[in-house]
Amino acid sequence: MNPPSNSQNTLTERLEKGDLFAQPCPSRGILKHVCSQWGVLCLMSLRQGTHRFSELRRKIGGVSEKMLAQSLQTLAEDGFVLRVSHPVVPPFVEYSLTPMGEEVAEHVATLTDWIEVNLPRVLNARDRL
Amino acid sequence: MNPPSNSQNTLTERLEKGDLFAQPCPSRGILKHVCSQWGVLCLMSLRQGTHRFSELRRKIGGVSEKMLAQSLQTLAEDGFVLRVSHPVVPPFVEYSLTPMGEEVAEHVATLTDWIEVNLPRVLNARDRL
DNA sequence: CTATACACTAACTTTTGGTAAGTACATACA
DNA sequence: TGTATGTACTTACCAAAAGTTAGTGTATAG
Repeated sequence: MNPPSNSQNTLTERLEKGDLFAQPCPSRGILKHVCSQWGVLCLMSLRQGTHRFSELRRKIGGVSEKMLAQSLQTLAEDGFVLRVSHPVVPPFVEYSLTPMGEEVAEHVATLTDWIEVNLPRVLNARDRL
Repeated sequence: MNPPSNSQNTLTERLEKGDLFAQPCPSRGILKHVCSQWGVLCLMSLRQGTHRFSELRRKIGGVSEKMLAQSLQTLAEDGFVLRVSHPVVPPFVEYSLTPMGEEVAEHVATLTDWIEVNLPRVLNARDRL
C-alpha cells in the first residue's frame, strides 16, 4: 500500500540522477569523499583561497600528511579540487577549488557553520542524558 | 558552558563556539556523526517522518543492523534524534527528529540534493582524468 | 655540516566498519 | 505440534580504513 519513495522505478533511471538510498549508487562514494573528516576541512580551507600542501597541513589541526594527500587526491579526482604542480625543487604544489568545488563547499559550509555555532546546544543535549 | 571571561584567544574560548580547525574541538565529533555514511541517510529518512527501526533498515539500502543501531544511538546522544521505545513484545521502537535534528537535517539535505542532481557532472569530471 | 622545508610514498599498527549469528517472545501457517 | 517469520537489538569475529613512523631527493639557512 505504501507509495514508492520516489517516482523513478528502474535501477538505471534512479542512477541517472543520484539516489543515496540505493545501495549501488555512485553518489554514495561522492558523499563519503565530501563528508569525510579531512575532506570537509580541505574544502573549508580552500574556500578561503589557494593553498600549498604544507599550508593546509598547518591549518588543519591534526591531519597526517598521508590523510591530507589522500583526501586532496580523491577530491581532485571527483573534480572538486584543482592540483597545480610546479616542477621545481623543492616541490611547489598549489591546491584550489574548481567551480564545482566551490558549489559543494558552499553547502558544506552552511552545515559546518551550523555545527560550530550550535555546539553548545549539542553539548547541552548530551549532558541531559 | 563557561561564563564569558576576558576576550583572549585562548583554547577554551575557541571551544565555546566550535572551531573545526582546532584539533581537540568537540565539533569534530559531531561533524563525524552527522556526516557519517549512515548518519546522513538516517537524518534524510527521518526528515520524511517517524520511522521504526526495521522501516529504516529497509529504506536505507545496504545498512547492517549493527551500523543502523549505532548511528541512531549516537544521533540520539547528540540530541538530533528522539528514540521512543514502547515496552511491548515484539519490540516497538519509534525514531524521529528533534527540532535540533530538523535543523541539521535541512542543511545536510541541501548538500545531498546537490550531490544527487550533480552526479553526472562529477562522473564526467572523473572520466576526463 | 647539521637542520629544516618541501610534497609526498611505503611499511606497519591501531581503530573502525561490516558480516553473521544469537537473543526473547509472538504470530502465522501447516 | 513444529517450523518460519518478524521485532530490535547485541556480541564475536574479520576485513578495511585510518593513523603513525620513517624514508625520499634537493636546496637553503644557520
